[in-house]
Amino acid sequence: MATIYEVSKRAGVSLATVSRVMNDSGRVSDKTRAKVLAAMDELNYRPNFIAQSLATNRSNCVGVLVPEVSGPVFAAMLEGIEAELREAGKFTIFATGHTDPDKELEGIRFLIGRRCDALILHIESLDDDFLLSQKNDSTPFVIINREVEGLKDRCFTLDNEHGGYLATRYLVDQGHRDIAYVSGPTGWRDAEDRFVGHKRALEEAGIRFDERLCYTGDYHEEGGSRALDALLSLDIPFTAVVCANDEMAAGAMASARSHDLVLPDDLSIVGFDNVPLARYLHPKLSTVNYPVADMGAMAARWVLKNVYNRRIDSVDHHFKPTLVERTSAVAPFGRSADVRARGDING
Amino acid sequence: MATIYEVSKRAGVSLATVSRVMNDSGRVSDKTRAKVLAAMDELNYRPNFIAQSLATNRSNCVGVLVPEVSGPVFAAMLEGIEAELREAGKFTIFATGHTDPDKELEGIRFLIGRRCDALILHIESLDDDFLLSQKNDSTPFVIINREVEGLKDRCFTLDNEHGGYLATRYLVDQGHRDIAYVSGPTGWRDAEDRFVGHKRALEEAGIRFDERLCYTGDYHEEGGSRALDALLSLDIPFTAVVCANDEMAAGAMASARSHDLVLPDDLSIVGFDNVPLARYLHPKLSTVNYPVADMGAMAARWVLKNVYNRRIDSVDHHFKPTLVERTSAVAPFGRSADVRARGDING
DNA sequence: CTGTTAGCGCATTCAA
DNA sequence: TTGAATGCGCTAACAG
Repeated sequence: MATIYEVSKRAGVSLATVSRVMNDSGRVSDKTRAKVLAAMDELNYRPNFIAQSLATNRSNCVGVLVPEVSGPVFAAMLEGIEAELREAGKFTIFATGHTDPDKELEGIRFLIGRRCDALILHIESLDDDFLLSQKNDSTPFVIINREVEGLKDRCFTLDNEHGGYLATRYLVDQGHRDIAYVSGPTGWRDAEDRFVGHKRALEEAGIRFDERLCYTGDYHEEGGSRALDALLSLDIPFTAVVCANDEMAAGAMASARSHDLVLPDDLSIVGFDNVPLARYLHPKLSTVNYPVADMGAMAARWVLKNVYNRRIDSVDHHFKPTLVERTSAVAPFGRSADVRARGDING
Repeated sequence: MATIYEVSKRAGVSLATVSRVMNDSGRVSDKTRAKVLAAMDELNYRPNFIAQSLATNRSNCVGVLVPEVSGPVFAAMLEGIEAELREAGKFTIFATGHTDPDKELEGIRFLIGRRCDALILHIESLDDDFLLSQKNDSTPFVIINREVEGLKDRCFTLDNEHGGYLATRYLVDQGHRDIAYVSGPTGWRDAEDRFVGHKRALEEAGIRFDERLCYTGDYHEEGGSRALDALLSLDIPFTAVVCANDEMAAGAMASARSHDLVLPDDLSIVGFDNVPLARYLHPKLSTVNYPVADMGAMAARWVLKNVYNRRIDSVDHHFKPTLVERTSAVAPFGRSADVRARGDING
């Protein structure tokens, strides 16, 4: 492959001039520019990114740490990030953390060792103190889905509390009063926030919160199934259930059917995340949208702006979930719904 | 960050010696090695991959081109590749081709420009001739999901014909004789192979192939829905349908229900790919497994062996699909199934 | 506007 | 077994 040296020789100019037209830095006369461009073209010259990186001390790579790639939310996040970065000529490399503190740490070290210019992190196990301790390290980073005190300008978060509120409020508006809840794992911030939102919606509607109707799940399908099995065995009547993510909602649906419930008439179900799967379920799952691809893209824009000094208008850090109405939730027992808030529930 | 120069100074040896202990190339006395190691440790030294790459003309990156990341099969493929590569200390960067020849080409150029040491390609639009023309180019590549004459040792393929055969054979074994087929897009090799397998199973069972019962889909949910609408409007009775991928099967299910069919009693459905979604559908989708993560990992091993000269025992190029039995296909009209082949259909 | 020069951090001859 | 010298391809002062 041709090098800058060969181009300069062919164009009859110096290395520096070739470099200048490549990066259009500094003034170059149109005539020499044309000569250089022609030489590049004839030689089919491609700049060597590696050499550029070494000379500028910039790898033009940004590292992304996700728990896993094959989960629907993280795949969407990755896609959002890659699209934004690639348009700017930057590269995305990723590593997986598998919700394990050691692996997350190793992944971060791996990415830093690779001389990433910046990191976009979706961590689940490492704690805030670790993040704070890295704050002044050489590699800048941003965080998706966690708000860390003292690092707020680097955090990109969803208002999970509001999302939890929306889900339950939606059921309340349809006339449900006995609403079960399947939460995410204990100790996960997003899970707890969603749960808090649920309770607020209940309280606002004057419904007494019944702890027995709450089950702690694992964010996986199996957890949703187990949850419904447990809830149903309680003999406490309920007409609806909100699941803290769509996968658990899918599991809950399967379990409900194995208990001979007819969906959605016997039981209304609302999920959270709005992953592609939600549309495929039967009935189609009403859920809360988690705009994770947008959030990934926004994190990428932060990097572009703050690390690569690109001119980016504005960067949003806080995202609002919205309710996506489909067919998995209806009025209880066929009663007509209280529709007072319909149409502006997301407002 | 400390450089090799600082390490050498601290250890009181030359640059070359430090380099030798890093790569353990060449002989170094235990005593000096210990000194160097100690110095590295004290300085918390990490080699600069960029500089190494420039010096060795190896980026230690392998590029992966996928149609998209957020689709379930490609996410799984990426995950399989990344795990294998990372264990070997190599990096994965990816680009998306979106089933568009221009974008695929641009993605490949992007990856090559990034000085990837090798490419793993899942292309859908570029043709064999293009691939052949790249054969002797500087960047070695392998191909997933396509067999190219003259490039066979670089191709990793699934026996799609056999998969199509398995799906239909499974229905035949259960007693179905009127079996519709929803294929992938015309011109896609995997789609056509799967279709050929379907016809072979029919022929083997002495069932006359009826072209009217075949619909050309698009591998998306909508295509599956449209397919079933069209098929049902024909007034030609059929008791089962095989869909050339799971997403179309999901669409078909939805459409069947909107026509008031009870699943699986009124209509048996079999899919293809075995994506995570298949388990969530109701009834749970019986399908043909496409071991795409394994195939990705195997492609990565080929790269490790042939590009990085790692000692890898063997590399398989051909993968066999297997049938995954769930609950979406049953004997027609409740008739008891012909189970003669049960238990060894995959054999 | 253009050319010269000196590194970026490391691997790798070649001598010693 | 070790060290000195050279170059990977490019950018970035500094001169001119």
